[in-house]
Amino acid sequence: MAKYERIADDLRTRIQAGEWLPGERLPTETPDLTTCYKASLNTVRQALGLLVAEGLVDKVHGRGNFVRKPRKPVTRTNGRHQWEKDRARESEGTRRETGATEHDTGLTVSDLVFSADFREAEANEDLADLFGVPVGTKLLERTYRTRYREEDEPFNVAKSYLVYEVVEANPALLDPAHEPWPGGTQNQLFTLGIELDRIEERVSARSPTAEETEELGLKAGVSVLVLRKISYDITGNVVEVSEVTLPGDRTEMVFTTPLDRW
Amino acid sequence: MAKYERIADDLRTRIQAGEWLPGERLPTETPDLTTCYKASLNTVRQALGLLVAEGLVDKVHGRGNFVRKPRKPVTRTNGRHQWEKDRARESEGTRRETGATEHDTGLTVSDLVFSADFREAEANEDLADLFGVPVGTKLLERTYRTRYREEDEPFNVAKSYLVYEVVEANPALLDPAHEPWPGGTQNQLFTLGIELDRIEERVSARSPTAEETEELGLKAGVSVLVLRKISYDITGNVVEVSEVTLPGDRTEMVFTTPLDRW
DNA sequence: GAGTGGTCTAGACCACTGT
DNA sequence: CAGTGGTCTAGACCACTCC
Repeated sequence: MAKYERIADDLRTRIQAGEWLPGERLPTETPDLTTCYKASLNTVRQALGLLVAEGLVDKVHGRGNFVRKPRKPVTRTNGRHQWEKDRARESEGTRRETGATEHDTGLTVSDLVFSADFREAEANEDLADLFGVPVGTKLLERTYRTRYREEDEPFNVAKSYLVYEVVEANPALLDPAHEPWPGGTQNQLFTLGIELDRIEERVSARSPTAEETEELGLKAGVSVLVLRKISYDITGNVVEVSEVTLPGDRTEMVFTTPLDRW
Repeated sequence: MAKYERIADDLRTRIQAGEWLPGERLPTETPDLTTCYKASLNTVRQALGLLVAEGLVDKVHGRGNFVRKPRKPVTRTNGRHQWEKDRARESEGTRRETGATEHDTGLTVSDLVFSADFREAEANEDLADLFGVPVGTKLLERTYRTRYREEDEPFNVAKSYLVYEVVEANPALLDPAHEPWPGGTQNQLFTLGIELDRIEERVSARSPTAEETEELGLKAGVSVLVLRKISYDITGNVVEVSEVTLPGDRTEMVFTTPLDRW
């Protein structure tokens, strides 16, 4: 076993033993760790790199290496879709009480901070194909960020696409000031006379881009879950495409598949 | 921008321009790349590390750095569960034709290579809680590996847990020589008089452990999708718990949620 | 300005792969 | 055995944070 692996093992054991508590600073790379382990800086940094990849340590330039605080896990279920559909035709008062994220997480509206950003976009080949429209068709692109009130970074960045011509039938939907919209997207679609038949979610994982690393407050080596949600209306058309990026180390998605009885 | 980032950018551009084709070897770290970029070994290796994390380059000790061949993507849908349930009561001939993975991927049985490994295990706290049995209860632990015939490494490693006392009612189920079992787990459960009501799948992502890196043929920096599948029978009991590890960079999971009509 | 991590160098030796 | 990547060292200088 390489020296840097032994150093990492030792630090891991000591962290888990509570020698340094979450949020506390580890000994400095130079001179503390290099002398303590009789290793050169490169070797110490290689060891720390393993711990960062495992999510055990946060490196902060100019300040130090810190034992990572466990971040609140975030759950997302596919039960939210039926729940949101049932709610879409309720009164505004009922719809305003709570949203799908709160339904999933068991939190209340005031625990979460939400921001929305709207712009017009043109359909690329991929989106045009899904929506069944020509490339270049005007779309409404909506970007949503959600974070816990007491944390700095969002745990969720979502981009949602709708065909502009369809949405503009209800001008209120074009104004981000109306977000968060009580009842969510399914109520918004309801105001356009659209009923959803099914939702398809495609999930994969990868290393984050530099942008995502910054935006989600991720650390090097942490992966992101990428979820593409495609909503089909009852005529079989795609009416919304949504791309959600979630930090892999704190997100758990739950999908329940009911089975027909024999 | 750091020097190692500039080197990585240059190499990335040249790879994407086709200067080296998939499977070809890049110039050696020493002396080629160090002299070509007038950089030290550490810096060149830092640059290559980025490309490895992006899945663009494979490092092979003693042989060289290679442009990575695109691996076949693997799709997994939740439609497989109902499909498998429908099939569970078919004749053995029908069941033998094809399995759930083939159903998902559109491949035939001969495209895939499959191995199974059985052992007895004791329920830890986590599994005991799910199954509703005491900690230490004897379980059957089955490990499955699936790979494409033309590739070396599996794209899927699954551990499945069943309560031993339940399974031993059909001794054929205890013998790995009978794997792959025609009709899969749902047919195996059918032979025990068990019908499934629903399947819950929990998905998260993380960096692979050293073991997983080796077993799945992953490269440093590639993340894994971790899927825990929990099968409930029609009385509400958990009858199987399965933990599947999938390479994040080549797996796409598709979950379709049907919605009730208004 | 002091303290800390980030990048970089030049060179040594080890471990693995193929001939 | 030659070629290649993997690990490690000792030391330099830069960039960021906080006082």
